[in-house]
Amino acid sequence: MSDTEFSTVPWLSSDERRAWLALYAVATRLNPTLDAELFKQARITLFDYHVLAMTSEAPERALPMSELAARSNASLSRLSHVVKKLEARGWMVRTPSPDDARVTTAALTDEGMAALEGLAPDHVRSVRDLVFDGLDARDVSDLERIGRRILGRIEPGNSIVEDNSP
Amino acid sequence: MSDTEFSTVPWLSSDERRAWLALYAVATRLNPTLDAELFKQARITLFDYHVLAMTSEAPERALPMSELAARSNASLSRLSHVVKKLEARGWMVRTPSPDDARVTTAALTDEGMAALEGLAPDHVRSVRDLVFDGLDARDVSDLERIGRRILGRIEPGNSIVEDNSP
DNA sequence: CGGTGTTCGTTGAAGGCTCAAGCAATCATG
DNA sequence: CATGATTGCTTGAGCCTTCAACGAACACCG
Repeated sequence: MSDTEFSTVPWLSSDERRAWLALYAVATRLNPTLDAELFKQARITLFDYHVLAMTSEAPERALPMSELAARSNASLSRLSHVVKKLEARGWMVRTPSPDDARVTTAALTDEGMAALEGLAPDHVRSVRDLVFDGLDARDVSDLERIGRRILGRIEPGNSIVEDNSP
Repeated sequence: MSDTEFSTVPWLSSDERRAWLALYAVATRLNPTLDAELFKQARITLFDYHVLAMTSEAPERALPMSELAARSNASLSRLSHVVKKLEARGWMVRTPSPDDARVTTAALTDEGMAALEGLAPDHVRSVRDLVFDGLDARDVSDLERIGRRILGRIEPGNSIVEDNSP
């Protein structure tokens, strides 16, 4: 592969290529690795966990499906399937919103909250093991900066990109 | 969530938490986004593409399945299914190795190489759009450094972690 | 040799995810 | 109000991935 422009294609430079291979590897391996840990523990997916976590942090532990989808980095379709599963498990409930009959509010049950609290310590430990134990303070701030920049290009207007809350 | 230790759980600090949310979002959205582009173009997956690309860069355009799996960030099982599919499409061939009868060598066909060359420009452009157009030179080197550090924890002993070739 | 364990790769079933389609409620317009 | 467009969400079909089980070839060792 060339280091410079190649015919009409703006090819990747060697620096970019190395960075891309590293990013692709992380993007491909990180979630499945965390997935496997959670699945062994509780037959739950990393995505499931994240849905529960996002819901738990919302006021009333409830959110409209659309909002929850945005916070969970998921399509509405994917979320719908997953919440149905979590509802069958007794961890969430869906109720039609009184304000707008199109809106479904997804809420965490007490059982769901308890399950999340039971899972959290080990999950946080996994995240620490896989990510933060290898990084110093500068890495962490660089990671946030770069992550947000990439996110801004993947999905312009995503809340996480602008959000600066602690 | 607390900023400090919480009972026996080493919780994430607020800096770490923001970095984690950004990383998780990227890890969750990047591949599917690139996936969708490639799928529209050629009914092919990002993973398929990467398998073809890794093979194309090997001497003789051929690699043992195990080695290809490592370079593709995949389980042998996943690779096996995918190569079977690519073989059905005429883009790859599998042949038993003469040296070791356990080993299967996966090779790119001429059609596969041609397909890859046809796909590459648009794919590289997508990667550039989503990732590198938002980053400056410092970001790129930071990204590589951090990516490798995380990879080193996900899979100790991975070649990409130590590799320093251009 | 013969046994034991390891490596390489494949397979089928189970479940996850995406896409396209669809329905119902609401909004916007005239 | 009608009518058409948009929003919010759900569903089912089909592909992809994982997991567990397996078989075959090699390596080690007494």
